[in-house]
Amino acid sequence: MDKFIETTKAISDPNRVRALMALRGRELCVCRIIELLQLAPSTVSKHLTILKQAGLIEGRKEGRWMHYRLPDDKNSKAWKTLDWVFKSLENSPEIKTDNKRITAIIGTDIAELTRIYKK
Amino acid sequence: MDKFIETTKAISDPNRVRALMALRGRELCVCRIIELLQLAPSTVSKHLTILKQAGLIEGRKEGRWMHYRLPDDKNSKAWKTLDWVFKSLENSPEIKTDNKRITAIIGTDIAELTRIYKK
DNA sequence: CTTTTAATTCGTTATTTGGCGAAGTATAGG
DNA sequence: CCTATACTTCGCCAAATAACGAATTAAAAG
Repeated sequence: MDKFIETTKAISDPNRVRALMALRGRELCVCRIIELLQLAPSTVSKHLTILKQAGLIEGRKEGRWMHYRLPDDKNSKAWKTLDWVFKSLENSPEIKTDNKRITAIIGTDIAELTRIYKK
Repeated sequence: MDKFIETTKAISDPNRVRALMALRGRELCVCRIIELLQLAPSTVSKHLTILKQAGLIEGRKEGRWMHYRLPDDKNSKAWKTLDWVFKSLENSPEIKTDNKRITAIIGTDIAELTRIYKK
C-alpha cells in the first residue's frame, strides 16, 4: 500500500506527469526537461528525484550530464503504471503541445539551452 | 490533464483507496465506511466527496442513509482507473485485513454501528 | 412539531507540498 | 589548480491537504 501511494503521489503533479510523458521513447538530460517545464533547476531536480524514488524513471550520469529515462524492464510494476498514465493522457492537448516543443528542444544543442537556463 | 490530476490526487490518499477497495462488488452506507476507516464522520464525508467529484464513485440517498458504490458503467474512464488500482493492490496486506473487517461490519446492523459512532 | 439520527458543511489547525534562490558537489576544460 | 558547467541539496515561504469538532441540513420516529 505504501509503495502504491508513493506512486500515485508521484503522478499527481502535472509537471511530473509532463516529464514522464516527455521521456516516452527517449532519454533526456535534466537541462532539456528544465527547458520544457520552465521551472527552476532545483525544482525540476526535486521532481525527478520523486519520480525516481517511486521507480518510475531511472537516471544515468554521463560526465556533467544526468540523463533520465523510463525503466528498462517493461514487465515491471512501474510500467503497468506508466501504460495506464500514457493511455489516459494520449489525447491531452497539453501533452500534444509539449510533444511539439520537445522536438525543438531536442534539436537545440546544450550550449544554446544553457544560455536560456542561466537567465 | 486537469481531470487526470484530479483522479490521481483522489487515489493518492490511503484512506480513500481503502474506501474504494471496500466498495468492490457492493454498496456501502457512509456509517459503515466510517466504521472501517475509524475516522471522524466529517473526514470520511469529505473523502467520499473527493472520490465522487473525481467520478470514481456514485452516491444514492435512501432515507437518512447515503449509499456509495462504484460507477455502473464498467467501460468508463473511471473503471480503467479502478481496474488498475484493484490490480495494483490485490495482494496488499492492509486491504486483506480490511476485507475481513468489512465482512464483520456488513454483518452488524446500523443501530449497533451507531452506538460506536456516537462515542 | 419536537427530537433523534445520518450525513454534510464550515472553521480551525498541523502537516505536506511545490516553488524559489543560495550554497554545495562533481566533472570537464583552460 | 582554478573556473565554468550541470545538477543536487538545503533552507525558506506560500498554498494545499487531512484531520477534527461544532454547527447545519434532511429525513425518520416519537
